[in-house]
Amino acid sequence: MPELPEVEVLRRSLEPWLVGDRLAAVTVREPRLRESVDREALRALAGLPITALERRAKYLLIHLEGAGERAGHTLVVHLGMSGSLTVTEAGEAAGDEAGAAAGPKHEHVVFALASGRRLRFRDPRRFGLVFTVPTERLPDDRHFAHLGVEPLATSDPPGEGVTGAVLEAAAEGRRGPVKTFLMDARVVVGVGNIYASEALFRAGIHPGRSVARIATRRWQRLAEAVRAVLQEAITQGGTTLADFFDGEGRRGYFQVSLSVYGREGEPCPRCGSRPIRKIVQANRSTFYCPGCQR
DNA sequence: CGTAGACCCTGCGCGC
DNA sequence: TGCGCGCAGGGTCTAC
Repeated sequence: MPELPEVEVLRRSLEPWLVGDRLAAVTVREPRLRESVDREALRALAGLPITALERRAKYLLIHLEGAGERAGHTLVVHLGMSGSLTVTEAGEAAGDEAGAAAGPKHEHVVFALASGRRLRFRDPRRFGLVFTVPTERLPDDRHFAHLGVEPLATSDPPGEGVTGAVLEAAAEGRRGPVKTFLMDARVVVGVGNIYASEALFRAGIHPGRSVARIATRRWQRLAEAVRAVLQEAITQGGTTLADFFDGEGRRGYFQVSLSVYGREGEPCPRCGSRPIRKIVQANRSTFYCPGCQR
C-alpha cells in the first residue's frame, strides 16, 4: 500500500498528535507480523516522552526520549502492503475498550498514550513491522544499514536527493531492466510499484530498458521525474487506491493524477493515441505507454 | 557477485 | 448466491 509519499503524509499527520505526548502502555494482540513483535521490548518503552517523528525510506520513526542513564529509543513502524496507523481520541471507542481481548479485526498493536489517546496499528496482510532500536544504533540496524539515497532533498541531514549522477553510478556494472532497478532500495529508497511506473512515464523511458543502455542525460531526466512525482504525491496527500489513510483517517488524492498506473487500455495522457500497456516484471505489474517510452 | 523467482498473508473483485 | 482464481501499493530468501 504505502510508498514514500504515503509514509511521509502519515508522518506529517501524526506529528502534531504524538510529539509532546508520552507512551503509556502497549498492547500486542497479534505478534506475528513479517517479523515477530517483541512484546517486552515495546513495553519497556512505557512512560517515555515522544520527541520527534521522522521517516527513513518507507519506515516511520517515532523517537522517544531517554530516561536517566538510558539512551533514547526509536519505535519503528513499517506498513508493509496493507498497514495503517491512526490516532483516536480518549474515549473514542474503536470497538475494543470494553472487551479488550479481541479489538477490531487485524488491529495488532495498540499504543495507549498519557493523554488518553491511542495509536492503533492495523495490518490485514501482516507484512508490516513494529520494533524498537536504541536511537544511536539506528544507522547500523539491519533494516537501515544497506539503504540507498533518500530521493527527496532534505535539510536536516543535508541531502540533495536522488540525482542523475547517483543513479548512473549505481547502475555501473549492473544489468536488468530499469524499472526493477528503480525499486531496489539499495539504490534509492521509497520508490515502490506505483511511483516507479509513474516516474518512468514522465521521463519517457521504457520500463524494460536495460540500465546498461541509458545515457547520462536520461538518468538526469529520470532522477528529476522521481523527485517530482514523489513530491506531487505528498502534496496531494498520497495515493489512496483502496486502503491508504493518514493518521487521522483521511484519504489521499494523487490517484486521480496517476498517468499510467492501473490504466491499462486507456489512451496515453500524453500522446492520446496509444493505449497504456501492462506487463509483469519481477512478479509486479508495470504500466507504460509503448509510444512515449523508449 | 548479481539477478530472477518464490514466498510470506488476507481480502477483494471477477467470471462462471 | 457461492466458489475458485488472480491480483494487490512490501521486503526477503533461495536458487541459479
